Amino acid sequence: MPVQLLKIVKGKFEIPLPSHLQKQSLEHLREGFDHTNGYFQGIVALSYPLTKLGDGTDFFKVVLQDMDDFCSRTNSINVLIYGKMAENCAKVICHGDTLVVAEFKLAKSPTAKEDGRHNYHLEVSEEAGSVIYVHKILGECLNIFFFYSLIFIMPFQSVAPKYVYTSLNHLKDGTVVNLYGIVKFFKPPYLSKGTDYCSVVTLVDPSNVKLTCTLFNGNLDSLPKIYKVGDIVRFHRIKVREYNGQMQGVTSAGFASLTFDGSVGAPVIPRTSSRVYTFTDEEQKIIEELRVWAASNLTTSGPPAKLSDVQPMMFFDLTCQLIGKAKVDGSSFLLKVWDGTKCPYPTWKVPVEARDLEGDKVLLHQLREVTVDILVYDNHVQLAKSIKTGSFLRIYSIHAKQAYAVDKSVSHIEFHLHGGTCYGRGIGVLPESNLDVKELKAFLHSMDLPDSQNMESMSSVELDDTFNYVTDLESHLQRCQQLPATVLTDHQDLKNTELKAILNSTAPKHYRIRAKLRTYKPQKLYQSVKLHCSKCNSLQEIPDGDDFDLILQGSTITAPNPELHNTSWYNSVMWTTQDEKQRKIAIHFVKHDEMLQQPEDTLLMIEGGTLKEIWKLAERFKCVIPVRSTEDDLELLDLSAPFLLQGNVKYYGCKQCSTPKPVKSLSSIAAEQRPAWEPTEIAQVLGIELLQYVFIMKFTLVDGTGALNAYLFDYEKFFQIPASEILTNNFLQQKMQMAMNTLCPPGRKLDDLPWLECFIKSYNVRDAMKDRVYYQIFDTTVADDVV
DNA sequence: TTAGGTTTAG
Repeated sequence: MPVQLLKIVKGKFEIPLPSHLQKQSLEHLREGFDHTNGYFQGIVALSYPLTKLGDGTDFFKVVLQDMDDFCSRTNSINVLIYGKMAENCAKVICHGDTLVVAEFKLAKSPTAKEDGRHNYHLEVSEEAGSVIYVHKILGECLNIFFFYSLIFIMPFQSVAPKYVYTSLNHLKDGTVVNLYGIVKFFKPPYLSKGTDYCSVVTLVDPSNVKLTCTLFNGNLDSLPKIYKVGDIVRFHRIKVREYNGQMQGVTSAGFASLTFDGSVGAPVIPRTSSRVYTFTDEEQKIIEELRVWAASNLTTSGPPAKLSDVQPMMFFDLTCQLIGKAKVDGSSFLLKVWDGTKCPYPTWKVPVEARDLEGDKVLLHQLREVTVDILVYDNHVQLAKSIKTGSFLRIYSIHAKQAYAVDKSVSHIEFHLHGGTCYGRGIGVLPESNLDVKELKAFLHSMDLPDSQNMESMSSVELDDTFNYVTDLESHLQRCQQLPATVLTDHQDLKNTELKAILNSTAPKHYRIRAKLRTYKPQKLYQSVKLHCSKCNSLQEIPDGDDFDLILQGSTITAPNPELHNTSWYNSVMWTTQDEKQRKIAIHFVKHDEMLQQPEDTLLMIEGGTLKEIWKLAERFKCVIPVRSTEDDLELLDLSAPFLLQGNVKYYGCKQCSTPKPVKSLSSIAAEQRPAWEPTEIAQVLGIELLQYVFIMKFTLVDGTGALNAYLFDYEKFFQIPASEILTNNFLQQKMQMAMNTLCPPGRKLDDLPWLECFIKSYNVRDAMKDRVYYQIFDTTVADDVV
């Protein structure tokens, strides 16, 4: 095959190049060297359109850049591709791809003087026996600014699909196949009685057929990194055998796996022991389709249990952090863990010798009320012993056993991880990159405890100093009942007024109050975020992501206008997708001082992009503005779509109050000495009235003399959380939920609620019949140690 | 080779 797609694993080509081929550097590409078995490897820096020569032969030219010699001026070489190979390459090759060119002919480059490239060029064709290998990579590997936007959103494609995947209803005894499946059951890797680790995985796929696979490997990392039921795996080279009348999968030589989170909408990031992967659009699509199928066809287990959800006699999986460990006897071992919540039942403490207990003594003491003892048995002991304190774990199928005192008057819960691997019993160490770990860390961190990594390097005295103000959850809650949970940011000299007196007064007036939060609306906190126009004072819901998608799809009807490309203040690139839609995408990179900036400082405008592509660009670049072409300028899309994306935040304009201007108005910011690309400034020059994200909540406050409803209208001051970021940030959502739980702890009696100190102002609103008095909270913030 | 899903009984 003259053009072949390659994958690089651990820095080497997955399929080795023929052994007779020797890599040649640019300096050796000249007359006098033997190039018979040589190959040149470079990155596609430029490609020209496919053309036909005078005799009708197809011709395709690319410029390859030598990545081993990035500094010298002549570090690129022309590659001239002829005939069928030119046609094939033109279909496949994109900027940023790595090409390996073998069996080439070397000839003097007639254009070397003009283009400044190598004195020789490479000529390749099928007739000459040339071979081109194409390696497609994801963008982060490269630093050539101008191209990486192309690299990571170009659809990847293969000339001939290398792997064929068999669905689970078509498996045949004695074959070795590639397959995809959704994990229905699994045993985390454990040490078998032989020499290897073992993991048992049961898969299901849309054919509704199950397959149990028994996987062995001496290297733990080579087994699939499955963390929960519902994960999706891709197995390559798994052997199919019949066992007890059913098909069974077993590892064969060269077995390899990728594992993906199975939740719809989660990022599609493969987990594997390899460092570098190819990742095709096709694969991404398969994963997304399997996720959708699983969501509607498989039963889900619901949210994972926390210690606060534990009920007697249940078996459950726990995501937690290891705080301490101790040997108990020959067949059992103690793990002390926490997950930031408190078990509602008394739990046992396994007696161990103090000298046998490993872990930070101060921390163990501080967290004593919220850690639980898990006794692990038999085959789990060896793994348990090896885990470092501070690690994040998922312990599968823990038994919460109810045990009674001798006289049966009191009971407590014991946590056992029994011996054996039935029901997937086992322990998995989760990497720091795991989403559940990130969430747990953020949650634990929000409790004002030191980071686990710092903990280990701190002395006990230091540790005591850093957080002796918060010892555990109980005292945290007690503190909230004694001190006000909100504090005033101004007007400290004002005296408190009772609610009854406020209710009997006329508006408008300002008051300082001391009250308790009996209830609040909305209870679902994400419903409290709205968009506010400060000009017309209107409030609106945050538009749905689907609306944005529809507007984007609508905008692709207008093809980018090439006359608007490459102006004095932006550089443009355009290409057509290779799928059946043949979508045209144009990206305009705004320059500063006639130079392109680093991506993190760059504003770009995109035409014809999809939602996914725009998100990816927004992650990488400072600002993204979706636009479309008109005859004489680029223009913004409909204002139901965000007119600007920065990181996670989508900025919208008020439809009523905005008068959009041509996007060339942006060039005035680009010309500034240090363009900061602030949303307010961008909005202003584009004639957009920027909508601001705001929290709107209704607090029902009581103080023993009366009750009144006060509105909270807050951009970020009250919660010390920007309303613009709450919808896309789990950590901030947890932080806000914790703040509300402290202001108004669920299930508490009125006496047990914390006091709030607030400023409120009364104001009149005229409705159909008469003036009504409303109240709004102002100059108040949640106390520092609550958030 | 190992395990080959379906809870310990401490």
